[in-house]
Amino acid sequence: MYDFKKIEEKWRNYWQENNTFYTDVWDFSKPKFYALDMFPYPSGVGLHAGHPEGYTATDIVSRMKRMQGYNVLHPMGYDSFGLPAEQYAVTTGNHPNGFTEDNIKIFTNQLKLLGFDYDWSKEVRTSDPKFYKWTQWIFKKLYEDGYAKYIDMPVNWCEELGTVLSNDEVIDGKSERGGYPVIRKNMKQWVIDQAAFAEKLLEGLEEIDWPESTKEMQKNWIGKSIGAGVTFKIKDTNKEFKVFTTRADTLFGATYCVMSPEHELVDSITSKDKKEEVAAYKKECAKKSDLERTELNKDKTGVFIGAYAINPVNNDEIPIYISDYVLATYGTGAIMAVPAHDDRDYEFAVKFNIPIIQVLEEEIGTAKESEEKNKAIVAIVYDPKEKKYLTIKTKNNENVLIDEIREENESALNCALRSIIEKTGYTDLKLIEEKFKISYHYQYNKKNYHSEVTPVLFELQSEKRKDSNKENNIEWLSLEETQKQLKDELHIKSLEYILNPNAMSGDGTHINSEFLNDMKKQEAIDTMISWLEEKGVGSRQINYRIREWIFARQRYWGEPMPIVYLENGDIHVLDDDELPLTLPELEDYKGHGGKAPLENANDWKQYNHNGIKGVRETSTMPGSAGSSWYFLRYIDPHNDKEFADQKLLKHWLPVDLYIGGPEHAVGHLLYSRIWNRYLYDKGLSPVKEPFKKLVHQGMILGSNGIKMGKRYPEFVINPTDIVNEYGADTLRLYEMFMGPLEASKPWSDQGVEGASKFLDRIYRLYTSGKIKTEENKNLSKIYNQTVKKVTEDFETLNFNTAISQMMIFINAVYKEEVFPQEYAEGFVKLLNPVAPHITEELWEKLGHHKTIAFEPWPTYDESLLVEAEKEIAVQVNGKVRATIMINVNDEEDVIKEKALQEENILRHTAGKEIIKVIVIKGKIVNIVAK
RNA sequence: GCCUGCGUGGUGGAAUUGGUAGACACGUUGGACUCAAAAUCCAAUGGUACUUGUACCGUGCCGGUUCAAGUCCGGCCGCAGGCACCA
Repeated sequence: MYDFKKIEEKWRNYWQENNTFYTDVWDFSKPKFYALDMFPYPSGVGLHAGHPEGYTATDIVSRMKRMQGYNVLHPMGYDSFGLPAEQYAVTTGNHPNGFTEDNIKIFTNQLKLLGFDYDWSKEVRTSDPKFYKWTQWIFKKLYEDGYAKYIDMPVNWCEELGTVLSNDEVIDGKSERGGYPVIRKNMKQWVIDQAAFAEKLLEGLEEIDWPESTKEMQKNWIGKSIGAGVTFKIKDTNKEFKVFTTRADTLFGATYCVMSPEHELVDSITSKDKKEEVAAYKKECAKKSDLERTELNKDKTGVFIGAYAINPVNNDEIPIYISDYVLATYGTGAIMAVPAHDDRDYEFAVKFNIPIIQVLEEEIGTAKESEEKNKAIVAIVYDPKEKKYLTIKTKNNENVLIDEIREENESALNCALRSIIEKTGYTDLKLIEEKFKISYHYQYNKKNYHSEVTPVLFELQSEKRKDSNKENNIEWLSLEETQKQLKDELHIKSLEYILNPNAMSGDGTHINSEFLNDMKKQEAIDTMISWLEEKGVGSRQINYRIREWIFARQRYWGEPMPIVYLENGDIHVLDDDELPLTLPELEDYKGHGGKAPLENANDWKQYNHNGIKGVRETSTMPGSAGSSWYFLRYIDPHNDKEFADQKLLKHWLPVDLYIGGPEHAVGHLLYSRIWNRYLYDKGLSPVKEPFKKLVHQGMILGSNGIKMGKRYPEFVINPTDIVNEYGADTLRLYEMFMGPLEASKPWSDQGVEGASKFLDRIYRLYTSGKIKTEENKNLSKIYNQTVKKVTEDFETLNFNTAISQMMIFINAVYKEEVFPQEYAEGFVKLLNPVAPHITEELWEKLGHHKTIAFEPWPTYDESLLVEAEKEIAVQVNGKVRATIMINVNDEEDVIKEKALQEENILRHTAGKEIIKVIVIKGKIVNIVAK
């Protein structure tokens, strides 16, 4: 085994002493490449197995780009504000800075052991005042431009952590860290208005090369919905309220309204006799934490408040309810409810016995000219004892449900009963429900009909029958059998309606809707909105789900807010020359009674500047503040005049490749886009989108296939152990060879062995004396193929297949006596990005005295990739029966002839007629024979 | 429930744009070297059958398009991640 310890240490020192990877950011003579890793939080436990994966990927690309002549920026730093350091401070009474620095040292040493080409002179730390000065400065700008605000709002409050949390820090009503319960509470809060950027953020997604799933997540998070605001007057008052709806077309089906319990009008419009009930319900809701609200959402609750709204389209008086299924924080906090066409409203209406008016009919078949109209039913009879459905067997041996055309003035119910008795004889039936009508177009005896069909459900009460000679054609089937047997679309749809306790929320044709009748959904929406605008009772409106980003935490270890509350009640933001506002040392780092720890800093809190007195804000910024812009600072990390020089930003942005875990899909990656977009709008960032290409590395699982973690400590892999046992090159090679970068994949100790063996094999080959300054034609094709494949695969981040190609090449070289110097050098360059230490050593052994890092990337000769002769497959009826050697220039008929002469082909075509011979040049021959 | 992605040997995974499924690696088996072992090198390795060359089967399941489907289309099943009363 080669002495990886000695070699790796030698080259680690070489790179450090020679400043090999220092990037001169002012050198604009070469094209730039900015490769970025998501910087880690320096926790006490050091790197885990997943870190080297993403970091090696960017390292490979940045090393290749450097060799291809780019000026590469590949920096690293630390997201060093955070909870573990805070807890350390609370328990020991020491300032968290020392703890943080110790951890950073451990991290840095581990990262250096792995041989990454980071330019450490560019390192940033979010907890460094020189860095957070500019975090505060950007916040200040956001405040001055009205994007950062101090408002009263409901927040996610976590009692155990003693702080407010943002939505993405709350999972299932529990805190992301620690899993403590989170409740809603009204508090005065510093927030950033994210919704103001919603449209720009959505537009930006169009132009970036990101995983589709991440873009989709951000889209959902932003949650744009286009609809209408509609004003409802309240009966017997001069008050009115507005609702938001995406289904303005269903206004004629609105049979009640719902306000959230927190709606400002509720108290003033509740009727006297309902006051008590309403107050009780409101109290109940206020008590509920978010957890309870989501856990109990199965069952709808609410109360009628005794007031009525006037539906603006038909002046109908409809009752107003309050219910916690309407959220105070979305839209206007009030809705119009259309139970026929909204699942939630349907559930509520059924429970509270509110009328359901259908205003759209689903369409089966297509409308034809001169249709005759009629009404009909589909009757479904269910036997609850046997759990079976009644069907009729037709002459064609098909099972159908009972259908019937209604006579004039006959109700659906009567028609259904009549038909069941006539066709089956059963008489003891109980009506369960009539479901939504279906618009059915059909042809019968060459005439076109348009039928309005009502599905009706009955339960069989007893076996009583009027007439039993129908015995032969009826059949009781289980639900599964019924669904399998039914062929008629109308019957299938009718059964589906009856089975599902849902509203009809799809598209259809309008009914019961005056001027909207016969229109489809979208046309009706547009028509209705125009109508509302004309009458002045509504307008087109867009809503976003994205809320304010709560930008303050009641914690110590974060950026202090540059905010002072003055004696006169004004808010003062610190002047530029007062920044950075640094954290004071404290006696006591614990917040008491939900107060921020900085409340304990009595001297620091008091503000007195040029005779102006006030008290400082004691909350600090959230963890994601610094990480929202750190990638800008790397470009010019020591600048104390501005957050980065504009000329440098212009040259280096956007980030060309950003790799990090998918867990940041909506948090960090959205916040960063917001901050950058804000700076772009102000002319302080040159690009709309900061990260041109984003890739998420998959998780590395334990060898048991389960996520590494505290649950199965025996399966946790520490990368430093692997480096000690096998070397950094082996670890890097193995992690890149495991599988596709984005996939989650289990660790395998034997896989590591394999990677180690491959490097050994290479080392032996290079020290075997086979390398000669001679040619070896046997290797020219495979060498050129390898250069091409590796280059392309590195570019597209398919490292596993690049490595497999390198293995194929080495296997081929082992079979040869002569390994030409030229190829040996080229191969070392190809391998260098993956295994930088051993390749530097081999490069030296090949007679070079300078680092390989800037050597030109190997090129390949396209003409050497194609061979004169090629083996292709010959198929008979799609099955491979032989392979033949062909000349690349062979004409089709030559190939055809060759194929037809093959012994095995003759055997398979014997006695058959050859119908067609398909020859795909250079690929395959397929003979169709019968 | 909705959105996104994924289902290929004993294992991790390859497979161009529809054109010889299983590259490469691990594991296993056999051989060489060795007093022996390790390491290394060589060979075999999807399943079944026999005569060792060939046949049949084979990319979650069912169906379709095509000369040809892991790949495209329709319908299921399963797994992973995300969202979840957003009107």
